[in-house]
This record gives sequence, C-alpha cells and structure tokens, in this order.
Amino acid sequence: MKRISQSELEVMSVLWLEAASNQGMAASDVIALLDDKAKGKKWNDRTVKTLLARLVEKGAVSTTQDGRRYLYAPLIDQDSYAGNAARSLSDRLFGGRAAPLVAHLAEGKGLSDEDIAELEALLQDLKS
Amino acid sequence: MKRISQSELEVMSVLWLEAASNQGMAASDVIALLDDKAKGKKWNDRTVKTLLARLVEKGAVSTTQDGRRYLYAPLIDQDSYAGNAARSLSDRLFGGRAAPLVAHLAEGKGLSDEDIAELEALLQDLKS
DNA sequence: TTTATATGACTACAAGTGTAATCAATAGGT
DNA sequence: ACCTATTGATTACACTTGTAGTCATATAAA
Repeated sequence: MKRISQSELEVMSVLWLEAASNQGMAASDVIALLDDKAKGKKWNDRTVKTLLARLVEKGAVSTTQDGRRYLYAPLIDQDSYAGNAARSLSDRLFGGRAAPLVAHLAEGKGLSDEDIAELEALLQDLKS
Repeated sequence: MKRISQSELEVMSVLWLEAASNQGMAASDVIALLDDKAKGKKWNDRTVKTLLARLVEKGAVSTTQDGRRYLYAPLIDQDSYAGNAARSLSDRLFGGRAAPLVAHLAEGKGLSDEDIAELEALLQDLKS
C-alpha cells in the first residue's frame, strides 16, 4: 500500500464516517462532508475528485458504479491505519511513551470528563 | 513555518535529543545518532546533510559556525511541535478523543506498567 | 608539503503532492 | 430536442520530498 498523503487522509476520514453503514458515497457527498468539517479550509471540488482518483489508484478506496457516477468506499481499515499512525507518532515524538502524548492532548484544549472516564476505564482493563 | 516532512522530522528528533544541553551538534553527530536509532533504515550522509540544509532554510534549525563546520540546533520547540501533531492526529483519526488513541497504542505492543502508572497519575492531576 | 578526508555549497532528478483547469459524456430540466 | 449542470477522465504545473552526486575547500595525517 502506497503512502497516503495529508490531504488524501482528510478525504479518507470522511469516507470512514459512513464506511460501515453503506455502499460508499458519491464524490459530491464527500465534498459536502469535507466542507462541513473543514473550518476555514476551502475544498475545491476538482481537488477532491483528484484526491479520490489518487486514492483509488493507490488501492485505498474502491469504486462501485452507480448510474453514471461512482460510489467511493474505503478499502483500508480505519482502525489499523489509525493504530499505525498513533504508534508511529508516539515513537517519533514521544519515545513510544503514551503518557506524554496524552498530556499534550490534555493541555491546550483539555480532555472532557468523558475522555477522562474512558481513559480510566481503559487503564483498569489494561491492568487486569 | 513551513511544513516539516517525515524525513526531516527524523532529523529533528535527534537534534531534540541534545537540544537542552548544548550549542547544537555537528552533521556527523546527527548522522551517527540517526544510524543508532535507525534499525534497518540506512541514512546516507549526503541525504542527512540535505535534510539539515532544508531544515535551516525552513527556519526550523539554526546554525552556528564552529571552525569550518556548523553546529545545528533546533529552533522549534519539540513540545509545541509534538502537541500540534498529537492534536492533529487525534482530530483526524479519532474525532479528537484521547481514549481510542491510547487504546490503539496499548493494543499491539502494549503499554508498560510504567506507562499505565504515568497515565493514572496524569488523570488524577486532570481531575483536580 | 602533498594527500586523503570531512564538510558545506550547489546541483540533480524522479516521484509525490496540492491545487486545479479542460474535455467529454450524460442526465435532468424546459 | 436542446441547454445546462454533474460527473469522471485527462492534463497541467509548480512545489516538495527522498535520495543522493559533484565541486571546492579546509584541515588532518603522513
């Protein structure tokens, strides 16, 4: 699997949003969702199409014909991708330790009470 | 500040190793440290020089002359860089939630007891 | 002092990336 | 049936990135 670039990853992230539920989404859906989540950033639709095409080339996204358009669906699993990314980040920047990473997340915008509760539950799990 | 690429970040990471202690390190030191930490990956010294030069261009690294060579030192703070990277990853891949990120780190290679202890301490802090 | 070596400066170059424009076909509205 | 808007295909193009090679120079070794 070829490497996925930053922008391509943005596109993947919206494909993942609905990945489980259905056959994939049309380019126009992707564009709409990107605009939704992009605060500030403006996505030209041509650009998004290009990114989709590149993701298909790279084997990261599948297409199924739907009339005269395609439905795009992620072929790579968000979980495994995210796991790798998280580990790689933690290795490169935090010497593989989780705590400093979480500390950084906490600082700046703070973790919600829910985040904290989730983390505590997770730690309980890990200890057993 | 221009974006720092993957390979450039590898270089930054060794500069950060000694950043606090001294005036910076020579290119040869950087190369040696990279080879140390790079398992598998082979760094050609020309390549490292190029990366250093690019980092200087980008304003991420400073040089001070030391005889006929330079000492390279990071100009950007590892902490703030890491913080941004962590937040951006967590936003893009985990909807900004910390717990799934940590869960991914845990799975695969597991967190050490020390990691877990650190995290618990951190959570205590956050709750107060 | 001649020579090998280390170092920075400059150059190279293909592949990847961000960011789109143009073209062609088709479907939907009128 | 014709125009328009949508969509994919193809093309564009400068910038970035990975990965070095070459050149000039200065220093260290012999």
